[in-house]
Amino acid sequence: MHETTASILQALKEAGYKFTGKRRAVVDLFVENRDRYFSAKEVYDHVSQIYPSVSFDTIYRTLGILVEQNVIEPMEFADDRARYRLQCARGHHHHLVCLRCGASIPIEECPIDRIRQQVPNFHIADHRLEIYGYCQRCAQEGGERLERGQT
Amino acid sequence: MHETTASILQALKEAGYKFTGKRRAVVDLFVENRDRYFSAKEVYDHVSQIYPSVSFDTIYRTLGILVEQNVIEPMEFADDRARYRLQCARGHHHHLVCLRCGASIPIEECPIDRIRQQVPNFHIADHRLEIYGYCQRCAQEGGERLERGQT
DNA sequence: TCTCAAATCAGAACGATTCCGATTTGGGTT
DNA sequence: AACCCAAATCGGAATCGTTCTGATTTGAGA
Repeated sequence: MHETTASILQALKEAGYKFTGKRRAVVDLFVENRDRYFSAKEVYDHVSQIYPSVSFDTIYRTLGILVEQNVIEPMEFADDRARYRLQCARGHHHHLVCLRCGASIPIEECPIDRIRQQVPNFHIADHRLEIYGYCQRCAQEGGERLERGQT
Repeated sequence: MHETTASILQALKEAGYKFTGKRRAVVDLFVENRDRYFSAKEVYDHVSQIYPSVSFDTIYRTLGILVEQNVIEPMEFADDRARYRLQCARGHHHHLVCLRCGASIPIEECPIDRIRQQVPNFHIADHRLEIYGYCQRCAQEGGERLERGQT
């Protein structure tokens, strides 16, 4: 979908949003870490390195705009904090999410069609499939028992 | 697993927990609505009809004990409120959850084995599959556009 | 440059959940 | 039936992620 910071900025502009340094900082973070999920706090920490006075309000507002513009996609981890990652180009799919490094690995498999066939009387409106675990690298590096729920 | 309020109370007793009227009220709600999910607030509302002075602390503590004792199982809906329902007897499985009435309908299908085979290098630790929609009855009754996020 | 809606800030507000210190109570023991 | 004490409860404060508010600043088109 969006490949570069520039194309995203262009899209925002066409949608009537202004472009600011803080927004660039947010977009950059996602573009430069294409496969990672970031929590609002992580985004805040990144931006505040460049703009120490940035507020959470600005972070959340920017994230909201980026979600609305399909630049990033939100996902709720099991720890009650929303995370975001750059929207994937391809269509509907799910991810393997590393509990340690936050990497997300897309997978093709989606069980919803099979399930839909099995329950013709239930009108399926939506679904979420989230798969947690450890990527190859993180599984090797000792302390793999971080579990969900850290920064 | 647990079929009656009495058998649940017995299990709690054996685990060293005292039995109180408030706990009975909580257990009753789940037993008498075997297929429904309830939010903490809904449980609170139910109990406070009988014990007007009950506190949220008591509700959450009781829910915690019941989860720990495998009497009820928690599920996070997409609206950021935890819901609970009586633990199903059978093993691992997923549910269709009605966004309108809260009913949950167990299904056999679980895609995790298939996915595990496809990604041998990723150590899958956990997964969540949540399917939202409208049960047959609720789909028929007009206003089916309640979406997620009401009481 | 001028203008003004959009963006930003600091801090208050919010809602679900948890914690805390003080008080009450279930239920086993006399 | 009275005693005891850990468990349970209460009310209210605290926490945490997120959102709102009111005042101030700023991007970018005229």
